Amino acid sequence: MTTPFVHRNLPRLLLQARESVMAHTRPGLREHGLSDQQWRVLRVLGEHGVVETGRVAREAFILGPSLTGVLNRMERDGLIRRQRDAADQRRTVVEPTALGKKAVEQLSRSIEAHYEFMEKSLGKTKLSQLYALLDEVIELERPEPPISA
Amino acid sequence: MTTPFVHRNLPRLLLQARESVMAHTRPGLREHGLSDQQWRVLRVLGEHGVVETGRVAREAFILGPSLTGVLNRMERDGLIRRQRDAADQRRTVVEPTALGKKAVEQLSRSIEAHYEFMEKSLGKTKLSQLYALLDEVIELERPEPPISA
DNA sequence: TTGATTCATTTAACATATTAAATAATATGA
DNA sequence: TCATATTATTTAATATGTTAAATGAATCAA
Repeated sequence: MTTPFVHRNLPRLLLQARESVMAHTRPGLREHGLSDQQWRVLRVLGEHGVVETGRVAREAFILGPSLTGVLNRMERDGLIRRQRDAADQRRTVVEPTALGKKAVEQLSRSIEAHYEFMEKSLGKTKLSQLYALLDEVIELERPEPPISA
Repeated sequence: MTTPFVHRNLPRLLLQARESVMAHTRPGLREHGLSDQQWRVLRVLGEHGVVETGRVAREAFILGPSLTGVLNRMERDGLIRRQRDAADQRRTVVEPTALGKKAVEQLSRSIEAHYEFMEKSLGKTKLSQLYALLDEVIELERPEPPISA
């Protein structure tokens, strides 16, 4: 049996590239006692302030049931606060505590610096090309949006 | 507090792109009762035949302790066989069973077809550019190899 | 207003990820 | 050879991912 694969392994490449970028970011996260997922949540909160958990799940790319545990631990560790939405008791809204905000502020600085490093070493053009290509790949598999009137 | 982020979120883009590609592959895997990780293992075995677990871990991008459980379940499900390396009793070597080989054969076909779809819709050139850019990103964070004589 | 339906989130059960520590076999130097 | 260091893998503990089912609140039709 010879190998039945002729193309590059794209999912693996994407995984490796992601690991490669995160390898640079992770030590900083760990200094703040944050997991990758907790950082994704804090980043969303840093961008929008007070957010309902449904939106956090979408933007942090974390499934609902995972998010429940992540938020429990973040609340336990004093990074966020949760409360039921007064208007719709089904919803929960999340906001960062002072501790959480400080982590966002400090980490966002070093992460932005990392992008500048990448722009210098890879080149701004190539980085933009990469963004565009990834956008296209993502768009490729998006289900048709329902046709609205 | 305005948002402290000015660049695209590269790890998230890479994650989304990976999900986008896998969304196409996953239904096929599930039809064979395979998880993403089990498929990564089978793919390595399909490429090399009999492989020691250390190499499986490296090439399937699965950490040792995770791989232990994955291989246990794959052995339970009749997808692989394991045995101690006679020459070095610390090592374990893995090989696919007939069932495992059949899964590789069938799935590799539909996956290769997916690449051809992507080449058509994205364009062969862009896909190659993407590979190259991902390679560069990966190379960017690689620790210096020790200087050998 | 009731009763069915839809929506947001959580619980449950199992699989995988991650880090540190344990185990077991091999290699190495005194 | 023997004690030690090194290497390969597993165990343990906790966090996260994944799917299906349960819970609880809002909506909507009759």
